[in-house]
Amino acid sequence: MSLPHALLGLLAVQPRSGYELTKEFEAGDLGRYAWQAGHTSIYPELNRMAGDGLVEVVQEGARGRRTYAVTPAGRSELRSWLLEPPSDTGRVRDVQVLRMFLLSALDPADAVVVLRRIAAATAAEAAELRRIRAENGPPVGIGPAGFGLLAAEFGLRQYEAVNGWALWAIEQLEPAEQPVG
Amino acid sequence: MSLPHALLGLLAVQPRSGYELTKEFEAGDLGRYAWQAGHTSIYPELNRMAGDGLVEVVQEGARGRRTYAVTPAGRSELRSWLLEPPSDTGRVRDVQVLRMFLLSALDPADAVVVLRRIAAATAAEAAELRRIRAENGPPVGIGPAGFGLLAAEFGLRQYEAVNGWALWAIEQLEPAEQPVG
DNA sequence: GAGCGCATGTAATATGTTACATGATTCA
DNA sequence: TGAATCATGTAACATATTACATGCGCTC
Repeated sequence: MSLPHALLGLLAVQPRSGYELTKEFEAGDLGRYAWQAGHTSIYPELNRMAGDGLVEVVQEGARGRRTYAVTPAGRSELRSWLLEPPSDTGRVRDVQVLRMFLLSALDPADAVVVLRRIAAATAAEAAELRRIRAENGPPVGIGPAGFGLLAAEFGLRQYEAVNGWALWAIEQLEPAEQPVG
Repeated sequence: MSLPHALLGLLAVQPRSGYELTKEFEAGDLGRYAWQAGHTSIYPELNRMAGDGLVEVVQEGARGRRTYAVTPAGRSELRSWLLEPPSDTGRVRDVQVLRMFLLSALDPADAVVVLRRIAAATAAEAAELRRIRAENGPPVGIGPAGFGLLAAEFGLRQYEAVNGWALWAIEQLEPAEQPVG
C-alpha cells in the first residue's frame, strides 16, 4: 500500500489540502504516470496519517478546508521508504502494457491496427513533452519545486521507448500481414 | 477489471489449468511486466468465465486438474477488447515509478544513491534480455507460440529507457551534490 | 438568490490479498 | 510411508471504486 507515501511525497513538495491532492492525482504528472487515487481514498488516509503523526494540519481555511504538511516523522518515514531496498512485492498492473502483450493473440492485420494506434499516440505524447521541455529551457536544478523536470524527462523517454517498440513490432508483423509482396 | 482478459490472452496461446496460469503469472513475462494475479483470484474467475461461456474445460486430469480453453465467444471478447479504443480508465499504479517521482523529495545525495541503484538494476536486466534475444536468434515470425519476442523486446527497450533516464538524472543532481568542484 | 465549484465525508459494492483448508499423486 | 508438490478452493481482511450526501462561499 503506497498511497500514504505518495501523499507524503506530494506534501513534502508543498503543503496542500485533500482537495488539492485530489486534483494533483487527477491532472498532475504523478497521477498520470505513477499513482492514482480518488478523494474517497485520500480524505480517510489523511485523517489516519494525521493520527499517526505523519502529517499535521497547518492551516484551516474557508469551507472547512484543512491544509496538511509533513511532520518530521513523516519526512523520516518517506526517506526510509525511498532508501530501503526495493523489497519488491512489486505488483505490476498496467492495462496498456497488458494490451501490448496480448497483441500476439490477434491476427497480424488486427495487431498492426492496434500498434499503429499506439505508435501515433506515443509519438504525439512525446512531441508534447518535448515542446514543454523546450519552453522551460534547460534544467538548471532540481529542488523541492516539484517533480516537473524529472517527471517530464521520464515520461518522454518512456513514450519514445514504447513508440520505438511499436514501430519495430509493426515491421515484424507486416511481412505476415502482406505475404504477397 | 482486466484479469479475465489476461486469462483469455494466456489461454488463447494454449489451453492451461488454473494451476499453470498461476505459475505463468508468477514467473512469466506477462506476470512480470503487465499483470499479476494469485490463484485465489484465478480459480473463481475461471469458474465465472466458464459460466459466461468465455472458456470451457477441455480436459480433466489427475488431482481434479481442469484444463481450460478459450471458446469462440471468448476469442471474440478478447479481440474486441484489444481493438476497442483505449477508453482509458487507465489506473496506473506502479510502485517503482512512484519511487522515481518522489526522489525529488530527497536530498540530492540520497537521491543519487537510489538513482545509482536503479541504473545498476536496469542495466543488469537489459543485459539479461539482450543475452536471451541473442540466444534465440533474430525473430522470424510472431505467432500463437507466445508473447516471448514482443515481450522481450518491450522489456528491453523499457529497461534501456529507465536506465538512460537514471543516468541523466544523476548528472543533473551531481552538481548539487558536489557544489565544490 | 441561483448556480457553480470548493471541500469534505460516509455507505455499499467490487476487488484483491492473506491465511486457512483439503485432498491427490508422485517420488524417494 | 513420509515429504514435496500438484491442484483447487473458502473465509477473513484490507483496499479501492462508485454512488450518495452535505454544506460553504463566490460570482453573476
